[in-house]
Amino acid sequence: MSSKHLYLVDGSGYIFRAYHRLPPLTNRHGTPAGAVFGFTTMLWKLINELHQSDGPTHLAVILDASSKTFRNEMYDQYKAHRPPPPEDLVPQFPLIRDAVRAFSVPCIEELGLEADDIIACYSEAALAAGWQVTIVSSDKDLMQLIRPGLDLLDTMNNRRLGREHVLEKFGVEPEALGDVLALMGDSVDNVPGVPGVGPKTASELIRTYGNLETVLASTDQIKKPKLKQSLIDHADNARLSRELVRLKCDSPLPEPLDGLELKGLPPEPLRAFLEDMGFKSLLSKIQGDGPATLPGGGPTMLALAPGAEEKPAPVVEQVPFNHKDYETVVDEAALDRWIAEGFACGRIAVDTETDSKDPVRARLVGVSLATAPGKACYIPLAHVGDGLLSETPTQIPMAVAIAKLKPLLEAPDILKIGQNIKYDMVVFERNGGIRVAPYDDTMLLSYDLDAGLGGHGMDELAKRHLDHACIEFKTVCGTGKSQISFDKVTLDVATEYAAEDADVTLRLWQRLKGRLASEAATRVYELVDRPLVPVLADMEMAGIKVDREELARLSAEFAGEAARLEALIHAEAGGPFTVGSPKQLGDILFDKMGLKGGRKGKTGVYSTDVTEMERLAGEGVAIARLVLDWRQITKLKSTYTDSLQGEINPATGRVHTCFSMAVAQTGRLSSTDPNLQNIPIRTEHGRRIRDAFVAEPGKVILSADYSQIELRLAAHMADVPALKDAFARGDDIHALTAQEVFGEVTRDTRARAKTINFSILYGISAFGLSGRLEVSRAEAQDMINRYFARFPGINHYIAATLDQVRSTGFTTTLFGRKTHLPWIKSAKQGERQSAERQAINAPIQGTSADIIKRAMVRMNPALAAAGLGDVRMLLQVHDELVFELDPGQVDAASEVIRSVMAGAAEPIVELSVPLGVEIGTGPSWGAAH
DNA sequence: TGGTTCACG
DNA sequence: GACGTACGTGAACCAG
Repeated sequence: MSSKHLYLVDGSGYIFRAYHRLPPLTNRHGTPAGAVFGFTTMLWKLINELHQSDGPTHLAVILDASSKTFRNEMYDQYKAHRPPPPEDLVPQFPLIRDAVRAFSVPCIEELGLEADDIIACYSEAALAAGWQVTIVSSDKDLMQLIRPGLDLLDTMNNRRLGREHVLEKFGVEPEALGDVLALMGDSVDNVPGVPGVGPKTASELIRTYGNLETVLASTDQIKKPKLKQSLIDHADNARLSRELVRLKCDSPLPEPLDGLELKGLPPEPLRAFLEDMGFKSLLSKIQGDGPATLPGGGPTMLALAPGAEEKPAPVVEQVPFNHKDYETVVDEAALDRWIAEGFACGRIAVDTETDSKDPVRARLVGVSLATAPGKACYIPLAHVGDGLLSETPTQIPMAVAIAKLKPLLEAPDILKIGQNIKYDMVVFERNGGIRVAPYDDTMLLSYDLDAGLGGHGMDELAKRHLDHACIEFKTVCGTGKSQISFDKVTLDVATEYAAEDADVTLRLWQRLKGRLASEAATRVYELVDRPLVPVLADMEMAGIKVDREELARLSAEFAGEAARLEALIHAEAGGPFTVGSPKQLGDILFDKMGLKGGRKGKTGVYSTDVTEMERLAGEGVAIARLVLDWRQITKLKSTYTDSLQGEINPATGRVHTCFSMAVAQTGRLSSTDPNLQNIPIRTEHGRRIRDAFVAEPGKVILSADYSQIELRLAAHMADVPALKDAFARGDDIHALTAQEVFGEVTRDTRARAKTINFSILYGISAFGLSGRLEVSRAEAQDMINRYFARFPGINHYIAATLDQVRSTGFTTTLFGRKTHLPWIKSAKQGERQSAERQAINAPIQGTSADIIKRAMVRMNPALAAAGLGDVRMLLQVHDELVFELDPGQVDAASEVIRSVMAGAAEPIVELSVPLGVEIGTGPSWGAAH
């Protein structure tokens, strides 16, 4: 007798039952997780029963891959009236897939088949092989499969359902159940059945006449006139229903039976998942060394055989890239086919092609879609001929395509997958009013999994994960002066390039998504980075108004000032030269004028940077001060007052930056085209540029910034009582440091203390500090020693952080964001030390980034809830958020903004220091500070 | 294209 | 005893 026992979990059915049975639990992130919890508990319990009599030796979770199946071809009304899943259940579906992966259990879904059919196929195969089968479900359709060797397990009521159960409930043998179900119909699935026939009648009819066909053939014997007529009138419906409830058991198995073997339970992915979800009660079961149990469960299989912790390689289809297989979609029927395919698959990769890298200017040129590896298309929409050789090709009209794509891109049950999907969101919103949702972003998946291990652009990811070299943009559009916009690319070339992007995106998603849970990145992805995408898209589209005339006035003024300074510099130098050339300046200063100074760097040029020039200026060298002033003025002019005028979008009259989400190694955003995160403020000249960032007429600018957030986080993370108490009291933290390190608080010691505090955040060295404070190394070392003595905890934080990065290769923020630092093991001292300093800084800078991102994600809903829906968030500058609003909204908005920002860490992280938020308002950004 | 400098947090 | 020396960005400019 075979001892093999296959358990098939009806995942979809279970999810719904768990959802309705359990109270609306939320996990530690405030995300609904009741169904996930029920599911996780059930799966755990099942796995625990491995090696018990009647316990599973093989296990798989079966899910519905799509809402459309072969039954829809039989009957287009099948499941047509089924309401969409409840709103708080939808986000739990992906988490349940994560749970299955965390258990290292196969998760099987197949296009065009319902979970029930897949279960039937596996049951058939397993029984044929002499195995026992248990289906974890209490679905009546699945009860058709009951026979010797196969039963159902109803985990909700903890009972096994066999032949007796079917007899009791339906009055017939399981083999006849399909006929009963066909007569009954099913209002939920919209199986028609025969009107007026319920379970009782159906059962009696089958018992009396044997099967459906004999019932339909024997209507003349039926006494009740209404029933008789109904059976006659709806015989066809009954036959259709019979086919609809029949389970398809002859499809090939997506995974061979042996692939479902249940091995132990690798604890790490599971631990990561449970921690991530905050399932403390379950987590406590796997902590400690003793055999863990669940209430009512047996011992877990956490004690693994040696080597068993090796994670099996994820099963990902390896389909070769064949660009000729991509389809160019130029007629509506083909588009309809692709859209239907997207609905059937449940998820689809999407990419847009446009005529500009700037999404706020870009016009949509085409859309590419991918539904499976190698299966992708390009839908050209605005391609034109080149005016010489080619003519404008026939394409689907833009409005028609948009109208057809919109339902797919906005369908709440269809996942849209993009690479840097923020770009596509902005393009779709502006070119068709489409709000893409729900979505995944492969760039962000990579960023949250692999920050520090390389870039996250598609070409690089394709190389790294798929060993595939993408067609480069420049080979399609050229480069430099001869570059053409994408709408001039011929359709065949455009299709190969664009469809490949969607294809690659889908394949990357398959590789990356499954790693989230097992590598503990779900939290930061789902609760921080992914939800931030539409928030940033809105900010980019909103832009900020700048006063062009004011910038022009400043440019003219700075030009005059620069010319004046340049003349003075040339006079001092004894002749004209290019002041902006560090090489020429160095030669003038240190060779021609004979000033003291040293060579620096490999290139052999003299250093003329700000510290060197300040040193000379301090020694009374007149030209040094003039050069510094000249540099500041020309910098401000070229980078800001000149360039910014050209960045004003003619259509909106505003400046629209682009926020990059996957550049900074620590989790911070960055800003480009133009960079609005480095607008001057520190000098008087610079501040005037910030004054040119103004509110629209009738509005005001509000700026809210975290006060000393990184130092507060350091106090919390390093657990420094003196610092935490000072922050709790609202003391001047630099004065406190001055008191502790120098014994007195003066203007000078406070300034030095401030420098020391920053040094700590950056990974201090005595040499570096000595340079900045202009004291000897010994004195600097002395200050550091006193700092560590007065603030115990800092030392320990540094040591513990370095320990962690050396053993795991990455640091983590309080929210679990990773920064990988592979150089930590470098043989070169310099590289290694650099990585060590990064390791000390990354958790602090990264936690700060996580917190403000969470504030941003929560901001618009909070404002809307307070009736402040038209307050617009415009910019983020690392610890500052900038808004534009009506003057009358300032007081109410300030309170909402303050409370969202101050509470942004909660409830995931409870900080032992308060987060201070300072708010200012005014007609301009400069005035709001 | 790489190096240098400097604007911001 | 020598080594190299503060974290994270982006943009403009010069020079090869």
